[in-house]
Amino acid sequence: MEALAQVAGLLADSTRAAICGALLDGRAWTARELAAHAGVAASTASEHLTRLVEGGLLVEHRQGRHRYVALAGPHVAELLEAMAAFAGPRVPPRGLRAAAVSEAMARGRTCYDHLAGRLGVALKVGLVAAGVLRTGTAGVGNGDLATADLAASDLTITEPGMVWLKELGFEPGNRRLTRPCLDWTERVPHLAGAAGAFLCEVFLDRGWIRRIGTSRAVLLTPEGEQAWKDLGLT
Amino acid sequence: MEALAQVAGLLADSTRAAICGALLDGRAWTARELAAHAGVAASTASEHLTRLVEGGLLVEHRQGRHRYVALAGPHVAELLEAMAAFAGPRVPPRGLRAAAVSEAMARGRTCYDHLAGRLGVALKVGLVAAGVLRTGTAGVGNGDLATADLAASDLTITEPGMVWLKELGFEPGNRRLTRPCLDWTERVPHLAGAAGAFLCEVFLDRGWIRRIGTSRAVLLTPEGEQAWKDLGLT
DNA sequence: TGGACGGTTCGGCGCCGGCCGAAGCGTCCC
DNA sequence: GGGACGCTTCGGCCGGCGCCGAACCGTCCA
Repeated sequence: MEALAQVAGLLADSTRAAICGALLDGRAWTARELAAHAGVAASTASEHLTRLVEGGLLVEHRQGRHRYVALAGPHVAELLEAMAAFAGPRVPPRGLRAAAVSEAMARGRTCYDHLAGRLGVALKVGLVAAGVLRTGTAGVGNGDLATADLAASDLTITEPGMVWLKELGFEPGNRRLTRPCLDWTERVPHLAGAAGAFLCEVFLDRGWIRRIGTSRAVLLTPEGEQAWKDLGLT
Repeated sequence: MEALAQVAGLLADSTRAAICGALLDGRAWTARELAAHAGVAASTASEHLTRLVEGGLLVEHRQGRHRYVALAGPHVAELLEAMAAFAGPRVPPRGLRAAAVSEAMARGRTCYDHLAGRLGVALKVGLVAAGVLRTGTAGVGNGDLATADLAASDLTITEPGMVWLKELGFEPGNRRLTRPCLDWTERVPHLAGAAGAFLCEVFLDRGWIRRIGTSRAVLLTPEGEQAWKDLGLT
């Protein structure tokens, strides 16, 4: 448990947590960007980054006078998601600008390497309806749909679904295919794992979604809406 | 991310982490027991317990002059497991007595409400072989069995498997049926979730396993070995 | 009605860790 | 070469937190 306390200690500081939260977009940030984002001096951020890298949460990549850092991998993102989900639903932010940003994030965003927000949830629901995914709460349940939906977090890919994915260019690797990721804003699981990352990549590569500015928020483009229909999603 | 830092802060202290680790056996402990286990004064433990309860990690149950505390639920156990698994494999303990305890734990133990250790892994493997469980890394893979096995962490219950479980008395509820839980000692996923908890209960109720002293370590009884065969496991 | 016992509250101590600014180092670009 | 820039190192400050023992409160038992 000593080791657990150590990694928890890395995340126990609000500045370091803010840094990790920013990196959840899956991209590499420079030390200065993160310092500004967290609202601390560059020297302070530098020390935090060193600790996070030494702790194995982040990897760094030095390029000229820049120090880029990123999450060390999907396992770190999963850990952060698990903790954030546990920390529970947050109160909605106040203020016009904050609300606008929050609304864009709630509509659709990237969550490390896959899609989240209402867009992410819609994608999962569409894939289930199209028979690509199957949610695995096989039990008869007790009729309580609200809680049953929350618990319905076993996602598996059907055989036709795998064919569909491979036609899009998907190649299964060692990484776990599907993983439910509890959505912060929607409180509903959406699709993560190798398949989720692949679909997010496809959507970005083909211009079906576009990042809003440099934030994690994304927007479904008109081409994306068309493709959505072409793929047989609702 | 502020909330994440807060819950991380609860686990960032080695004494509190030790307390949570002890409670991972799924039972309720008194404040005094936990103080002794963590090696701190009763007053110190009392304050820690208050903080953990207020933070939602623990629930308490006052009975006479005793204060029993336990993990607030499976979701807390899952969080702890995720963090412990992330923290990585530990060096083997030194010393005869420590090694003996460690060996018993590695052989078989409870992990909150399900079975872990070699026994837990054997159970999972047996269930897969018997067709009750299916591991879902559906891809053709790349032939790398070692890593493929680690990634093969999608566990689903087959239709015949569900019939088999129901014959044992299993009733599906809202809780997620299966969940892979990365084993600390074996570094291989085993069966958690509602089905894992149910099987652990069955094994304990029917005397197929027995706790060693008051620790989390468990032993397969002769009746258990017989039942193991009767159930068609290997 | 005592005494033993589990738990809690409170003061006080000491340390650890986060923060900053200043100074220094390496890189890039004019 | 010189200046701008990104980053790091180093002191020093300060607050917070974990720890303990002593005193206290309730419960249980003889």
